[in-house]
Amino acid sequence: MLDATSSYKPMDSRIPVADRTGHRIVPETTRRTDRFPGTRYGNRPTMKDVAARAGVGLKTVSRVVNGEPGVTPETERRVQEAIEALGFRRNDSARVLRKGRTASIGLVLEDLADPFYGPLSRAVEEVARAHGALLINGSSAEDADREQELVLALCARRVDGLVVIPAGDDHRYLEPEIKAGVATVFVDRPAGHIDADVVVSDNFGGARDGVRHLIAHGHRRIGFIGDMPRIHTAAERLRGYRTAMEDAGIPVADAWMSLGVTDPGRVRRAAREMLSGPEPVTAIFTGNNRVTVTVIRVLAEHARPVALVGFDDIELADLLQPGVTVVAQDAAALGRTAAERLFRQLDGTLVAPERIELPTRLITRGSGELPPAD
Amino acid sequence: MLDATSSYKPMDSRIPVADRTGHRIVPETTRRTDRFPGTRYGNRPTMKDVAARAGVGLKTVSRVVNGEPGVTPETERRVQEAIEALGFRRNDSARVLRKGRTASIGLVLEDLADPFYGPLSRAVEEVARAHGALLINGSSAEDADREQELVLALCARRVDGLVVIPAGDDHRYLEPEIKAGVATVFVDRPAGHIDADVVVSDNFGGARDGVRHLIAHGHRRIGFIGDMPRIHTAAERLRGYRTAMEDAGIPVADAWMSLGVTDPGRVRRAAREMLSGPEPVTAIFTGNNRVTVTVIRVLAEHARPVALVGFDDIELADLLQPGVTVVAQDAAALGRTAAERLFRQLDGTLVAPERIELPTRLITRGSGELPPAD
DNA sequence: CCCGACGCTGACAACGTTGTCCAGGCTCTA
DNA sequence: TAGAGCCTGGACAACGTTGTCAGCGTCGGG
Repeated sequence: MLDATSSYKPMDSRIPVADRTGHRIVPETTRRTDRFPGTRYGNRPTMKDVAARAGVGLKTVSRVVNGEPGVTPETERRVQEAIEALGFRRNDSARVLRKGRTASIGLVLEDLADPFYGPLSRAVEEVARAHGALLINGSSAEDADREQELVLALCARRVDGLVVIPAGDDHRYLEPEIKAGVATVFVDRPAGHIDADVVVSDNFGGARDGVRHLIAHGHRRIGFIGDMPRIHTAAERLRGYRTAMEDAGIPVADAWMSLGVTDPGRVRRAAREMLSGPEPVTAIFTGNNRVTVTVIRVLAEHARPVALVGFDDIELADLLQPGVTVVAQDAAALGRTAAERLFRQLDGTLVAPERIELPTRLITRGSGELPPAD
Repeated sequence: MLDATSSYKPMDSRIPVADRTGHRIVPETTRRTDRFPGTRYGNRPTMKDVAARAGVGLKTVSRVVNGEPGVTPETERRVQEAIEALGFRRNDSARVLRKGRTASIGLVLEDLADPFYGPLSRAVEEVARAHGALLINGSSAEDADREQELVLALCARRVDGLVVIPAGDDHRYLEPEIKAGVATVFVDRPAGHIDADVVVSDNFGGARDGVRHLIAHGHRRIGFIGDMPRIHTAAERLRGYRTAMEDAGIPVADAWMSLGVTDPGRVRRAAREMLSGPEPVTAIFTGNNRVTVTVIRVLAEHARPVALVGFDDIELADLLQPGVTVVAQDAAALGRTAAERLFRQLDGTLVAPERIELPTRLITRGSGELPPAD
């Protein structure tokens, strides 16, 4: 058999990120496999084919397809017939090329599988749908290069707008795009070195209130386990923790704070360390949903009861013993607000970039109200 | 100010679904708002601009942008410089038009916010990324028309392939697309009236085993709460339940089965009814994660202990009292398998459509092992 | 009966990119 | 030094669609 392994050969839409400007476009390997030039996979019928079959002009088909006025019912019928017979479907690429708008927006987030981002992207999709746009999304996996790669690939697709949950902290690479008219809104975390719309939760205030809640219930040795401080939300929540402690006149021991990647292994170790030693913490404030879940597991096997307040709500939190007290942010509202702002940018009804902060809500369920046990 | 409310005017990519063939394309309202014909939002630089600025030919720019050989380092430098100076970004629409492949695949699922679909779409995205393709996705909200609308919009975008979690049960509308070369894989549920690749979990076997587990622990009055039986997975799981009961020689009372939408209200009522009356169930098998969560809430306020086995794993299930026994399916594996098959279709290494069934796994945690309490 | 208006249709260019093909200049060898 | 061959660069058409504009027929009014 000759050349049986013809392989999927997409146009390489990935733009390798090499230099700081983000404009280096040369792939490392040169592809010489284009063996079948011009051989498109299926030969789809075009408007020309439809026109020929219906015995009308090209433009008339276009008019029918787009519901433009000025076509006799009889002619329209013939065209519709031809369309159905041939299985014609308009090629939006050509359309976009001609019209300039793609009716699609891009969403770049950290991880589609994270329960926090599900409702968020759902909300973005709803708004997009209401505006007749499709949603293209990608996960950055918390990697700045990958974020840039994705964003630029989306720009190459000429999405009308972008909703970005930043992984990196420098978004100057987006300047030419924004100047070129790509609407852009950052969510959950602010953009870096660039003036753009931002929609975030009140991470600082939420964390502060959560820690205050623990202090109000008599705790003084309170631990904090959070994400890497280079992530803005993590830094803000840490600041909230510190502020609450300071306000209460409680000096914070280094051993009470643990910042880093939030994989279960590290978090588990961090929690155990805080809970042992000469001055164990009597309460823990956790910096996000993943951390909270892991810490709950650690506490479940811990002898003494330990108070817990977590940032982000988690499902079934109310059914655990004790119920988990959390600082909840409204993921759907974040997504909705961002997307609506995006479309207002596209409307032209928006002028100056703005920073919108959504409030958080303390939900008490028991774990945060445990008294200190020493 | 004149005409301040210029509005976002995407090309209307939605294809209204009106007749059964799915080819009716005329929108109901005719749009006459195209006030600024040809006014594209930002005037992005094109290869022509780059070429002019660099003092080279058009094709030379194309070569540089695509890393094709045959350009002097010096020339390449000049071109790169022009690219950066102008903020040029290749227009993929034009590229697609020329090349025929879009390097993007579509994913149509039910609800992005459902924790079951997060890992699934994440897995699809990973595979797509590995093949250099982007992921476009949309939620059908369990509505057949909306599914069709989405799928056809994606086809108009000329996605290379489709991963579909069917909401409807008739997919003949996809025939012309598939014939035209759009790779297609159905996941989680089989396609209707069409011969295509399908990747599903062993819903029947999983449910049967889960119910058997309850029977093995002494239960005879076992309730089943599931989704609408027109959803294939729901029907299969119900069949598993029935088979297990039959095999054990237990006659099933109608009052023990409740099928319908899985909103908390209905499920709560259904559970309460089963638990009251003259012959209350001593165990419940729940048909999916949403149902399980709701039933857990009901059982938490119920006097007698009731055994529970749920389809789909849920987070923190191990930390509840008692831990929740579940029949787990591997959402990520479903997505990965489907996506890989999709790209093998695109490779051409795949010939006949196939049905792949992934096993489920019974995870015992306590709730399924409670003895019947009467 | 003629003329203008209007409704319907189609020819054509343009959108930005890539594949083909050819020209010109260079190097290398005989 | 001439010819062959290679390397580099550019002109041009094509992808499928939509906007523009002009042509044709019909209809009503003067």
